[in-house]
Amino acid sequence: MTPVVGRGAGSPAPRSADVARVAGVSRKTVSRVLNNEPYVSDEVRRRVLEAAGELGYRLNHAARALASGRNRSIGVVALGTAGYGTASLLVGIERAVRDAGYALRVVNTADGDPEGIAGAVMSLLEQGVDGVVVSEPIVEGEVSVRVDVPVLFLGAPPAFASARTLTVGVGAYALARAATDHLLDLGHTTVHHLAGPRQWYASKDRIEGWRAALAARGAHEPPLVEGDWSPASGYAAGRELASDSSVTAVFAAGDEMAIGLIHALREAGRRVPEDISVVGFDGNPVFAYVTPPLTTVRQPFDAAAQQGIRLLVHAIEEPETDLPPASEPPVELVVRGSTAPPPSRQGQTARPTT
Amino acid sequence: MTPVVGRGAGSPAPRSADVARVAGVSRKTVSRVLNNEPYVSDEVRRRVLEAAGELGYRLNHAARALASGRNRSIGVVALGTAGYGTASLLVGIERAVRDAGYALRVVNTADGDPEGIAGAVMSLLEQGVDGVVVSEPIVEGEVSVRVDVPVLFLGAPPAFASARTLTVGVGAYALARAATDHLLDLGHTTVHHLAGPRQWYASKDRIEGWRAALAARGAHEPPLVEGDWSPASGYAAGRELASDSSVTAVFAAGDEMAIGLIHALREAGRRVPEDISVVGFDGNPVFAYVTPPLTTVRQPFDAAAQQGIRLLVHAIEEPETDLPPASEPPVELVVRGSTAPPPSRQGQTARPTT
DNA sequence: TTGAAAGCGCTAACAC
DNA sequence: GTGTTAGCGCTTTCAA
Repeated sequence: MTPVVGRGAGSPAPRSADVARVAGVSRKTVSRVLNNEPYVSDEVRRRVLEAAGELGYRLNHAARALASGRNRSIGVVALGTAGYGTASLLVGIERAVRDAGYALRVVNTADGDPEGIAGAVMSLLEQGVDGVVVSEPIVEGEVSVRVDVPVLFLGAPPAFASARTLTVGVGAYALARAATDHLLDLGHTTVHHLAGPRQWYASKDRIEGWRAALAARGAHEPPLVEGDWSPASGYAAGRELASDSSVTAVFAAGDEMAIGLIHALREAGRRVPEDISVVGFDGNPVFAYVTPPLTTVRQPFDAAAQQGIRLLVHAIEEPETDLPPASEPPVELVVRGSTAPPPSRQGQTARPTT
Repeated sequence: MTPVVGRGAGSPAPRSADVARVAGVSRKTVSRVLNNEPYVSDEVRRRVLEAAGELGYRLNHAARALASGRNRSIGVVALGTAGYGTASLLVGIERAVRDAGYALRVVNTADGDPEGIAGAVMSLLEQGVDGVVVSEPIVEGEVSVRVDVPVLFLGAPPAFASARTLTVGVGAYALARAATDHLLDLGHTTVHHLAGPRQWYASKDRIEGWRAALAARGAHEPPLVEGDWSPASGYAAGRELASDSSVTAVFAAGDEMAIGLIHALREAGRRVPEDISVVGFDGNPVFAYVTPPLTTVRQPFDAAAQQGIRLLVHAIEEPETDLPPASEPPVELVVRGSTAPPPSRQGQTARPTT
């Protein structure tokens, strides 16, 4: 066993008064040192730190929060599913929050009912968070909570009233356009879209980007197919689409749906990408290793989380001054093996964008 | 816009004293009602609840924690990666913690250095959590922190000293055995193992299960190949293994590594499962839709999280009484298309287990 | 069944 | 630079 640091379970936890006594200073001075406040001599600072170390002193956040009214904690309403996207975003958020010197409280909502979001926010507020993050996957639906701390909506427009509301997108619209344009550039007459559930903001952005890309080329807009993000729903959509011989290109709103889709297509005897091209959405690296490797667009989860938290912390700490509007992260198209020119133009050169 | 509930930003937040005044009772009585304590008449209880509702009162957790010494919160040390496994476990933990009426604080550690774990636990302790969960993916290495709250190790043996230590496994050993046995049952002479990083407990359990299965059949134990959980590392291992014509079966310690592995194998002209069978580990449903569909074992993330949190909460709330030891969850082998009898026995019936 | 007073451990405001 | 005093909003005695 390793030598352990810290007091045994017997003696009571040391308080700041104990540190003060040992260091021969007042409680306030200890507080100053612990909070990195100015106007403390280096000598005293050193003594206090040493005393704290000796005693195994640990600051009591609850007491600090009560006295100061600030918690240095941020709450996040996440989605109760374990997808690559959600998880990546959460990891990014955690990192950014930690780097900013805040603690993270997490509450999940079941597959995004508005009730759940309201309840989740309430519970976060009770916990005294200084700010709230509502992460991308959020349903449409009005929520009746009024919160008095800043709220960051990551990847979705504000869903409820708040004193200060921030929004940071992941650039889904531009990504969807890029995905669709890629297919169009390859020479496909039009592109079908396998969308996420209608109620999700995440779906809407992608639909709009797809639609805009089509419109810009004067391409016909085929009817939308709707999935629920799961590979199974992609598979179901694929069975449907496979029977329509006019389909040569599909843009799926999620990598996993794209995988299910491709599977159904191939089962039905349609080759990918020779007969039908498929583009996914997310950028999970594992799909570079399936057959065919999936062409996709990469969502800038980390960049979005970082930027969003920076804004949120700014709103918490300096409510007065404004921060410049968030810059959209670059669009990243990852071309792999699931896309090719349509059968009619096989072997020809792709038509370049203007 | 929807009608909003709650006070505006103008007036100060109501305190329990305000509720007491409106309800015409003492502060202590309000406290009793809010904590569901006995000895309050139904009439008074109703009045208090009504007053709280009217005022939009929200209990202050920091004050409660300070006064009572209990936080009703649990901290989890998670891994800073966004894999399916980690994310599933975290979601399961969140749900279980929430169901138990606790709040969740999350701290990630960078790819699992002991320093990071110690720091993460410290920061959780400062936040005043009543219990800590160190989730499965944890490195070997002694950590010198002494904590005075119960600690749950999910999927790994204790990594440091604590007043009360709990351990709940995900049954990785049994799952690894089942995966290996499945391959052996199919008639393979032996099974290669693509392991996770040596320092991870998660890797060790799987290695031991694999080893035990081999030993039980008197099968030769081929040298271990080591990856880092990533599909890229699986791919690298696959290129290596493909050149060895004696390899007919591989058990990979993670689904993603298995996918990379299969890709390399097929690129090298080895068919899966005809020439080489591959079994993964985790159970991510999306891999049912790749070619070939991946045979794998499902990790019981939810069950483990639920059971673990139940134990932890018990340890927090009733330190005296013991809970019966946790029961191992059932082993679930998901047989899909990536496994078959070895080339030499193709077309024959698989040898059944005793 | 209810209430009054005394803190929980820290920071804020002001003095020195 | 440093110390003093007074709470933050709740729960805990203990008394009624």
